Amino acid sequence: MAGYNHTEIDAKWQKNWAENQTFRTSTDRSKPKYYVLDMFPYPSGSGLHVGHPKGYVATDVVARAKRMQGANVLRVMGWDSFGLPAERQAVKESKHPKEITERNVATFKKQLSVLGLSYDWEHELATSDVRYYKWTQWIFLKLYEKGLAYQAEVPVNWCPALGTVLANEEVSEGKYVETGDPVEKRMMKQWMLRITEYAERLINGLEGLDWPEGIKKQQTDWIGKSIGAEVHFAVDGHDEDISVFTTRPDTLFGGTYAVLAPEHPLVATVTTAEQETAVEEYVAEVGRRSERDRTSEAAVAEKTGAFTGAFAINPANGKKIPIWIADYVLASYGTGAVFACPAHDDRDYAFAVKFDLPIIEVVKGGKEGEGAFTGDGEHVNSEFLDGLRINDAKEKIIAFLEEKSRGKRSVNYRLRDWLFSRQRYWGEPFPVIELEDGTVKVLPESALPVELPALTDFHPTDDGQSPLARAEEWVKTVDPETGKPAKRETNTMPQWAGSCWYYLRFITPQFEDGGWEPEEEKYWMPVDLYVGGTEHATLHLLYARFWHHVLFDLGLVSTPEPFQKLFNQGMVHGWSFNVSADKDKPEKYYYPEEVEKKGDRWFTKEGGIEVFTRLEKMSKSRYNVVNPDAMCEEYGADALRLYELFMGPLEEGCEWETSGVAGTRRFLDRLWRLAVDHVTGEPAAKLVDEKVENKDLERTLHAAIKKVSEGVAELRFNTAISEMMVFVNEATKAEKIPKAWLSQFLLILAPFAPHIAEEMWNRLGHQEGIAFAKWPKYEEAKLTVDTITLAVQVMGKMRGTIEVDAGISKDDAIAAAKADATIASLLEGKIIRREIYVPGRLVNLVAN
RNA sequence: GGGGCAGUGGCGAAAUGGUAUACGCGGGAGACUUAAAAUCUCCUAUCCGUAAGGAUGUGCGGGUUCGAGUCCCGCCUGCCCCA
Repeated sequence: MAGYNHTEIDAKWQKNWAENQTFRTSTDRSKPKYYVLDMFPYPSGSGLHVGHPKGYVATDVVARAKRMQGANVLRVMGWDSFGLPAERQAVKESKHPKEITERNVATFKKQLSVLGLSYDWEHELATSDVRYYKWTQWIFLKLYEKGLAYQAEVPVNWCPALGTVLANEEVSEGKYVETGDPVEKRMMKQWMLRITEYAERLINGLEGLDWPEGIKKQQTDWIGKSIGAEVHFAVDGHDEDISVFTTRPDTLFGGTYAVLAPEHPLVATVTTAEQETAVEEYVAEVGRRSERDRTSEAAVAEKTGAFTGAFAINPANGKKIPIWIADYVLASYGTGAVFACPAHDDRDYAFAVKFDLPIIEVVKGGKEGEGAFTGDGEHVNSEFLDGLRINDAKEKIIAFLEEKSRGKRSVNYRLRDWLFSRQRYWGEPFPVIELEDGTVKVLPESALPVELPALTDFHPTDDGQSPLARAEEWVKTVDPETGKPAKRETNTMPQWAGSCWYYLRFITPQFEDGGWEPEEEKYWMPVDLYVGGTEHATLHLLYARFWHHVLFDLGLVSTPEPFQKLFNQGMVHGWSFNVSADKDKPEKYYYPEEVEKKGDRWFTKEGGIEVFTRLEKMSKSRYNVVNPDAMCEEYGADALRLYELFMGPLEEGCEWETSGVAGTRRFLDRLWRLAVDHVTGEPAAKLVDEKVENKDLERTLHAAIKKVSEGVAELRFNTAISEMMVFVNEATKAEKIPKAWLSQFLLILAPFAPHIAEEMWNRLGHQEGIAFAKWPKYEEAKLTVDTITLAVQVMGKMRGTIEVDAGISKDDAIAAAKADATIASLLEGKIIRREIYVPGRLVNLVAN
C-alpha cells in the first residue's frame, strides 16, 4: 500500500466528531469568542462544484486553528432557500417549491458532509423555514413602525409573455434575456424600503471596518453621494416650476437648455401642440428600454431626444432656454430634470452637438472643439461669478439662489429606495392586510407568522399579481384587531430579505421569543470574519448593513455594524470545450471526457469536430463542473481541502486542475509513510522516541509553524502549505524523526487536513483528539542557521556567492567577498567607490 | 465609458527594494522490480559553448536607486465589478 486509506479514515473521524459532538458551540463565556461566517449558499438544483468549498475550507481552517488557539468558535451553515429558481423548477416538475428546496438542501448537505467541515449543525437554519421567516416578517414590522417601509406606484419591468415582473438584471435591450420576450415599463404598487434615509450612515459606517478597500469603494460609489444644489426654473407661460438637481450650480450661466426625463410628470403639461406627436413617439420608444440600457448606452451611443416646444427661464440671468426631453436623464435620479451646460458636461456636450444647441463657455481652461471641459478654472461669462474658481462660485451662486428663493443647497444620493416586493410565491409573505375601505394595515406581532398557503399553481396571474392571489381562502381574512373583513397582501419579499439578518439567527436559531437571544447576541456579535465572493459587494452587504443599522437604532442589537472583517475569495474557473471559437457567442458545449487533444488543438472523440477550450466560471450549462464529492471519493477530503487552498492566493481567481489534487494527495501519502511503514502497516522504523540532532529538519519544522500561524491570521494559505511540504520533504530524507517533532507538525496540519491529522495523532499515542489540542509556538532561535550564503555583486551585477559564518560583520563580509578569486579578478585595476553590505543577504562592490 | 485586480518557466504559482522562479503540476534521467505501477534520488527559464563559463530574462517604453518583479511616469493586454 503506497498511501493511507482515506475512505476508511475520513469516515472514521467524521463519525467520531459527530458522535462526540466535537464542534458543538461552547457555552463557556469566559473564553474569547470568534464568529467566523461563510456567505450561506442558495441551494440550487445543480449542487456544489469545487468552487464553493474554497471559501468554506478557508473558514474551516481558521475556525479549527482558532479553537486550538483557545478561542470559542461559532461556525455554522445554513440555506438561503427562498428564491425564484426553485419556483420555476416546481412549475417544471409539477411539485411544490418546498419539496424542490428540501431536495436541493439534502444534496448540498450531503456534498458538504464529506469535506469534514467543522460546522455545528445544531445551528443550521433555512430562510424558507416558517420558524425563520416569522422573524423576517417581525423585522419588517419594525421597519414599518419606524417609517422605513411604504407603498408606492413605481415603474417595473413587466413581461406580458411570462405574465410577471422581472428584475433589472433580467432585462436587456427591452427583452427578457433568457427567452427574448419583450418587456415593458408598467406602473405598479410596490413595497419600498427607505434605505436612502440611511445613506449617510452607510457611508460613514464603513470607516472602522476591516474590509477590502475595493469593496468599501464600491459601496461608497453605489450610494453615490453628491453635494450640489436644487435650482427652480420657471416655465414660460406656466405656473409650475421645474426643479433640477445639479452638482455644478456654478455653471448655471452656461445653461443653454433644460432636459426632462421622458417620464417626468411635467412633460405632458409643458409640451406644445405642434410638438406633441414627436414627444409622444419618443416617450413610447424610451419605454421599451430598461433604465440599465439607457445609462449604459448614454456613455457611448448617439444622443436621442425631442423638443417639447416649451421654454424655461434661467434664474441666473433670466434668459429663455428650450426644454427638451431625453433618455439620458433618469426620472429616478435627483429630480428627474437637469439644466444642461454643454461647455462643461460631456453628455450635455454630445447632446448639444447632435441637436445644434448653443454652447457657452463659463469656465476657462478648455480648448475649442475638444468637447466639454470639466476641470477647474476661472469663471467667465458669468456676471458676478467671473474670476472665481469652482468652489467659490458654487457658494456664491447658491447664496444668490437662496436669496431669490430660486434654489437651495442640496445633497443627492445615487442610491434609491429599495423595491421590496416581488410577484412570486416562494418568498416571505408580508404581514400586511388591506381593509375593504382600502386601508393598509400591518398585522400585530401576535399574528405572526403569516404562513405561505398550500398552492399547486405557481404561475403568476394574468393581471400581474403574485401566484398567492390564487389562494383565495388565504387572501380572505379578518383584521385581528377589529374583526373587520380584509385581504392579505399577496406580494412576497425579495430573496435579499432572508439573508439580511441570518447571521443574527445563527447565534440562537431555535430561540422562540425573538429573532435572537439578546445576551448571546451581545457575546457573539459582530461577525469576526465574513468570507464570500465579491458579487455581493453592493447588494447583499449593503442591504444587510442597512437592516443592522436600523436594528441597532432600535436597541435590538449591540453593534452598529454586523461584519467586522470581510474577505472575498476568488472564483474557481474550469476549462470548457465549445464548438464556437468566439468566447462571447458560445454554442454547443462538450464534457471534458468527450474531447481529446491532437497536437495543440481539441476535437470531439466522436465525429472529430474541432472544439475550442476556454477558462470559464464553473457551471452546469458550460459542462465544466468538477464535483467536490467525486474528488473526496478519489483523493480523500484532506487532499481536496489542501488543493483548494494551495492553488493560489485565496482572494484571486484560479483555474481548477485535477492533477493538482493528486499532488496534495502525494504530499499526504509521503507524510503518512513517515509514521507508518507502507509495506507492513506497522509504525515506521525511522520514527523514534529519543531526541535527534538534525538542525535542518528542526528548522524547517519551526519555519512551518511560523508560516502556518501567520497564514491563518492573514488568510494566506498557499505559501503556508508549501512550507509544510518542505518539512515533509526534509523529513523523508532524514534517517530518524523524533515523535515529538512529528506531533508538532500534525498540530499545524490539523486545520487543513483534519482526518489524517487525527488518525496519525492517535497512532502516535495521544489520547485526546487533535481538534482542541494546543497550538504550537515556534522558537526564533530554532530558525537560525550557522553558515549563510552571501550574494556578491560588482556594480550591482551578480558575480558569485560566498559561504560565511551567519554572524559575520560587515568588514569581514566585504573582505571575504574581495578575497574571492572571481571577484578579485573583476576588481583588478578598478577603484572601489562604495561598499554595500546587506546583513545575511549580499555584498555589493561599486567600482570603476 | 468608470472603477478594481492582475500580467513572472511548458503550467498553477513564490519572492521585507537585495542570489528571480520556493512549493506543486507536467517532462527527463537513474535506483528498486522478472516487468509495470507505486516509491526514492537527481535534473528541468532562454540563448551561445564540448566544457569551464558567458549573455539574456518578471507584458511594452522611460525614470529613481549601488541594486527594481517590487517604487514613480506613460502605454498594451486580460479578468472581475459597476454603468
